[in-house]
Amino acid sequence: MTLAYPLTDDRTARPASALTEAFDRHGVRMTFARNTEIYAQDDEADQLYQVVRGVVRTSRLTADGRRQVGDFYYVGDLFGLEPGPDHCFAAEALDDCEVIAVRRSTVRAFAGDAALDRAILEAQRLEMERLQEHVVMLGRKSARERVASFLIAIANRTEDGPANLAMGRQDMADYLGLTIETVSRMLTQLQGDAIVEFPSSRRFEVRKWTALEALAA
Amino acid sequence: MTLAYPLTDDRTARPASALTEAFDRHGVRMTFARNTEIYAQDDEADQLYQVVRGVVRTSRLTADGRRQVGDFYYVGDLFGLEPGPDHCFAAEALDDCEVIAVRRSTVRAFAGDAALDRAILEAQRLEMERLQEHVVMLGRKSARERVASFLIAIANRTEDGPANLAMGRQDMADYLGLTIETVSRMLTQLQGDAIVEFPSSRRFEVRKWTALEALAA
DNA sequence: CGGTTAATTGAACGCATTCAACACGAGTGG
DNA sequence: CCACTCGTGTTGAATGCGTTCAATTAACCG
Repeated sequence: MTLAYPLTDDRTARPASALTEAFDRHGVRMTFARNTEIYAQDDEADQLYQVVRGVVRTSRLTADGRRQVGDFYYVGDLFGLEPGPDHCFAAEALDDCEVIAVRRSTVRAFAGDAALDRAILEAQRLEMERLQEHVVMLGRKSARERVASFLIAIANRTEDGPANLAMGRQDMADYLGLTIETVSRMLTQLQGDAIVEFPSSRRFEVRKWTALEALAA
Repeated sequence: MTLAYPLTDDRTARPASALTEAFDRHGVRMTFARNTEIYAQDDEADQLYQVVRGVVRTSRLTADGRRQVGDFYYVGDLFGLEPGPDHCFAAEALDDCEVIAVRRSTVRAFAGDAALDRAILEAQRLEMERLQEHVVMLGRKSARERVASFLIAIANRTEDGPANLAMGRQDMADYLGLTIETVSRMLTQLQGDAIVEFPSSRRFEVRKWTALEALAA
């Protein structure tokens, strides 16, 4: 299977690298094809993961089929850390991707590995902050504000040059609590106002940062 | 100042009591009047709290004045634990209430106090689960579903007999990402269908559990 | 009793959804 | 090279859910 949309892997060699070493020391590398499941909703949460290549998304399905995307995890990010005994959200490979999995018991056993400890704490912090931000967005922001906020968040993860949203419109919509049509319309508007530019449907560049930030509320 | 809506304090003497002892051992008791601030948004997060009496709400204000309520904390609950250096949400007393505050440094120093450790871990788990649940609700549920879910959650915290939502409609609305009018309408509907009963505007009893759970989606 | 705040109800509006049609790109095979 | 298909994204028109604005009722407190 070939990658439809190659990732900008220029983020690979960041502070993540030191952490990756720590993970490699205690964990095992695994690869997942596009749209395959890394762990399921209600699976036992006994592993912790770091993304080495590709992008991972967490999501949850309600009984009647509605989907809410929890978050997206890029190269270097840690995911799968839920304090509970099992996962509330499933994790799926958005691209073909590679991750390192570490057992929780291993993490506990090697407690004291300073790099690992710090990273996990930091990841936990990030996780909660993003959840809180997500709540505010879904609870109190308009469609335009949500899309603007999302583009800013994605662009900030990218060094510079055109940013790459690795996901399709459906994933964006399910993250933002909107429909694909609404997302598409908002993107068209932002392009019409020359605030962002989309050379292709998944690549974009911010043209007017202050305007975009103003719209994000 | 008198309590407008006396709380059902029959929850005080639950598993919380053992934990309260642990908290008392290391912390200090404080009281807050209705609608006063316990800590502010962006305050340094150096303390951890347990509710002893009353109800606490966390909330966040956006630049243009929109408010999102994070959660409500009842007797026995722990709040204020955010992994980051400072708080993203403010905490306010909903009622006149009493809390025990423990410094983070104290928590670390006494690490090993099994009761405390377990309680904090458990609180962290609950916190994250509720955040995730909140995200799903705000992202993918209708107004009726949100209100139904909320009533279920509140009723489940109450032993039995009529449950007490200690907060007003505005607080509910800001938690559910709705307006007070919509909340009011949904409540009227639920009463019309004889699914819940409101003897007073803040006291209610569930009459048809299965129907209510079906509506919560 | 009034006076004040909270909650409910009604009517009109608007934002996002729904349903449907169309456009675009990539891959396939004639 | 073109026709065809399939998946994905965009656009349009109509509907509807929740909001907004405004008025009324209820609850609490002096």
